[in-house]
Order: sequence, then structure tokens, then C-alpha cells
Amino acid sequence: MTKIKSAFKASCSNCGLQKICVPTGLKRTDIDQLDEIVDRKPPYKKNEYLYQVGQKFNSIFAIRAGAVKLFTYSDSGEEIVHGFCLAGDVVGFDGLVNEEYTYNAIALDTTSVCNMPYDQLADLAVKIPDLNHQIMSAMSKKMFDDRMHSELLIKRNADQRVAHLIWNMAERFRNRGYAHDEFRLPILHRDFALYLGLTPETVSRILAKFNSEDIVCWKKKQVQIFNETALKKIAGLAEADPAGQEFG
Amino acid sequence: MTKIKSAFKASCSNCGLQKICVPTGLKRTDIDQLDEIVDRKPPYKKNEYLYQVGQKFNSIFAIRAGAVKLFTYSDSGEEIVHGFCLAGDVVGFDGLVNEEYTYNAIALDTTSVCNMPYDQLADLAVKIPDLNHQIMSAMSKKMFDDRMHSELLIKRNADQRVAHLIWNMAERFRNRGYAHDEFRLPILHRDFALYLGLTPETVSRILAKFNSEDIVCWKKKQVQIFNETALKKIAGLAEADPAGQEFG
DNA sequence: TCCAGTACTTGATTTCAATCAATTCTAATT
DNA sequence: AATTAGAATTGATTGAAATCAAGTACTGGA
Repeated sequence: MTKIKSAFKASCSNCGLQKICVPTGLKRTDIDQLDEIVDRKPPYKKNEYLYQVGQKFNSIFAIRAGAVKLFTYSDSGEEIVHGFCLAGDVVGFDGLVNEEYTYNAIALDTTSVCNMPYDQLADLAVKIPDLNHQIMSAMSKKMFDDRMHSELLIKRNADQRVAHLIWNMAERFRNRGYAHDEFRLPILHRDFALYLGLTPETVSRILAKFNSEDIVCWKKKQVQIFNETALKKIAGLAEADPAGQEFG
Repeated sequence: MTKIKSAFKASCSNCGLQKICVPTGLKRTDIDQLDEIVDRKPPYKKNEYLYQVGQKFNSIFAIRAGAVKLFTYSDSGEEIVHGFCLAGDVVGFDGLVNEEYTYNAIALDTTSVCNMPYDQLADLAVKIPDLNHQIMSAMSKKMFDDRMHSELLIKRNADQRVAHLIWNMAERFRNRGYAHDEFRLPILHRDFALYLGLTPETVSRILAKFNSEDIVCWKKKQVQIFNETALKKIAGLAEADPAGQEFG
């Protein structure tokens, strides 16, 4: 059964993010089935919520374009930033088990998503083992990312944290087939700082230093990496690093 | 089909941890089926590994008695402690997706576990939806714990971190039906510090202070909480906190 | 029970990042 | 284009925890 989708189309089978997104590893016929359940709504505007803590879980979101911030509030009401999602990332798994979302997910930029209603996705996953595997894999990826985050917070100083996160972003753009040494990053330095457990002032000073040393320039949401080697070295990264997607 | 289990018996149906462990919410007949696949081996000795990073995933472990530390090494070879598991906790989910474990799990004390071979558990989960739900729930619990950990590292100072973790341990003992104001905690202060992103010196000083203020005494692996209110207040905990199990 | 190797404690000092404070820059709105 | 609130920068200062450095106390094995 074929139905007319909204004008915000582009099917999975001709989507450039296919290799990164949920369809990874699925057969053509499976992808077409997945495509059937995808709901492509108008883009979220900047600062619109994809979902909020406590809201009933109903969908997984694949990000087609834009960026999303995942965050919560601490007991004392301070914002805690848990991650950033870019095009190709899949968000919403946090709601899977208790039937309600456990993060707030907000668009940092105009953001288009593929909305996958979970009941339909789950039905499909029963029929397509590869899809089920993809879902599990997404969850495990999320766990891995959280672990990297803890490691960053436990072991690295401010310079290392900033360098590490910029490098991680670069890798994620690279994995999506975009330039990794020059990209738009619609993240406030403030949010970057919150994610890293630092203050905006500290992040600002470090970026100023990196800039003066011709390593990285991040101004007006535009990042340019001039000296990869130096950046990786500061980040404390030995060799290749499997960065990749962010699932949430 | 009934087979003779090892001498390290005790079935799920008469286990005191039933309300905390995997059987939670399962029907009696389901529990008996689960019991069938549980392999109860001789206890691990202190410093024996339950599993190591990279090892092929084959089992989930429910801890019957003792304690386990989950850890990895950073690029630069430093140990990073990701969590501690007590009786009633379930460990090993980290290996689920890529078929290999992603943490090292080591016994901190003599530790008895119920070993659940995953292929059998998965077969059973297909037949028992409640069990499947339990598995998902365990994974989500793990994600929640990781999040609490990040929050601790991002937002809290050393005093708060130490107080928070002691309180968290107390709650976990309470949830298992043990005394929560006096318990054995076979965790080195060094490991405690690594988990909290602090140095052993700092932890030592803070514990000395808590002791002199008659809040908590933690000496020779024995913890006594004298002043709950003060402890919670330092930890920055408003009201009741859902602590609970640790899944890994 | 003694010994040796860890773990823990305590003190002095240093350092990194937070805080406080004042501009400057930027982007959204009218 | 003007207004304005929020974001980013930059500087001065403070402070919390790390580091360095002895020492003491456990613990497990001989």
C-alpha cells in the first residue's frame, strides 16, 4: 500500500544518510517497508522541542538535517547537557522502556526529522531481524557515547575536553560524508561548556588559545580545523577513533 | 526437564533477592523456567574477573552475594571505574549487542553469581514477554545510572560526590532489605575516588571530615551512617531518591 | 607472628578552572 | 535601521582539589 507523504519527502532509499541512519544493513525491500512507516513532518524551528521529559513515548526520530540538544535539569534546577545529535543520528530511545522520554530534546537549528512511530517500528522489527538488530545497536551506541562522556569528565582537563569534543564532531561529519575540517556547528559555547562540565568563560579562553595557535577557529557557529594533528594530540587521542553516530 | 544443579544452589523462587533481580514481576511458572537455565557456579574469589573487555559475550550475571567493579582503561592506560554492583544487581548487558563485553568486571570480594547463558535467556524471553521487558528494563536502568554518574561529575563538588555515592549505596542496601545505616562496603577508597573523578587523598580528607562531624564513618570496609539528614543534605538530595539497582 | 607491599592518612604547596565583573559582539524583533 | 537581550570575550581574583611528600596502618602470605 502506497500513500502520499507530505511534501517534505525524500525516501530512505534515496537518502544520503542511509549508511549512517536506521536503514544501515537492511535489504532494499526492508528499507521500502521502513520507508512506509516514516512520517516526514515540517521541520522543527530553532528552540522547538522534539520531546520533553515525562512526555509519553511514541516515536523515534532520525535527524535529516539540523541539530538537537539532549538535556535535563538537576535537582537544583541547573541545566545538564547530555549530548548533541546531528544529521544521521537517531534520537528518542531513552523513552523506550518506561514509555516516557527521559531527556528533553530541543532543536538547536531548523531541524528536519523522520518520525518513526514506535508501535509500527516494533511491529516491523519483529518481521525484520536486521531492523531489530539496528535498534539494539542504536541503544548500545548510546551507552558507548555516555561512557565516553564519563571518561572525558573523569580524566581530562579543560583543554583536552574541548579538543576532544571538537574532534568528535569533526569525525561525525566525516562519517556522514561531509567535510570534517570545516563545518557548521549550531551549538552555543554555553551548551558546549555545560556538556563538558566547564564554564563558558573557560571554553572561550581555550578557543581563543586554539585560535591563536592556528589549531581551530570556531566563530559564529562555523568551525575550521587548521591543525588536525595538534588537535588530536591535545585531545589525547592516540590513533584512529571510531567516533561515529550519536544515538539518544 | 529437571537436572541436578551444582551444590551452590538456592533457586530463584526461594531467593531473597527475587524482588530486585531478574525474576521481578514474573509469574511463578515463568520463574521456574528461568531457574532452569541458571547456572550456579562456585563463587568468584576476590580479584577474579567475571569477564573482560573484548571477551565473547555469552552470559548475563545476577549477583547473589559480594560486589563487582566495572572498569575500563583510557587511551593513556589509566583505569576508569564505571560502577559498582552489589547483590541483586545484574551485570553483563554491555556485551549484548556487539557480542563482546565492553567493560572489565572484577570481583571486589568473594562473589557468588547466577550465570544466565544469554542464548537460553533470549529463547526464553521470546516465550515470556515479561522477561523480555525485564531485560529491556535492565538496560534502561543502566542508562539511567550512567546519566546520574555524568550529572555527579558535571555538577557536584567533591563533598557532594562522596556524600551522594555513600547515600546511593545505602539506598541500594535498603532496597535489598538490608540495614541501610550500617553495611559492609568492600570497595577501596582508591576505586571510590576513581569513580568520582577525585584523588584518593581528597576522598580520604572528606571522609575524615564526615567522620569528625559524626555524619558517616567508613573504616575497614564497614560503613556506619550516623546522620542521614546531614548526609542527604550534603549530597544535594531534595527528597526521596529512587536509587535502586545497578545494571551493567 | 612477622614481613612486605598496598592502602590510607595528613600536611604543605601548587595549579587549574571557577567566580566576579565589565565590556563587546551578535542576532532577533520591531 | 534601531533596539535590546542574550552570548561571548577578556581581565583580575579566588578557591577547591591536585600534586608532592612523608608518614602510618592494614592485609595477605611466608
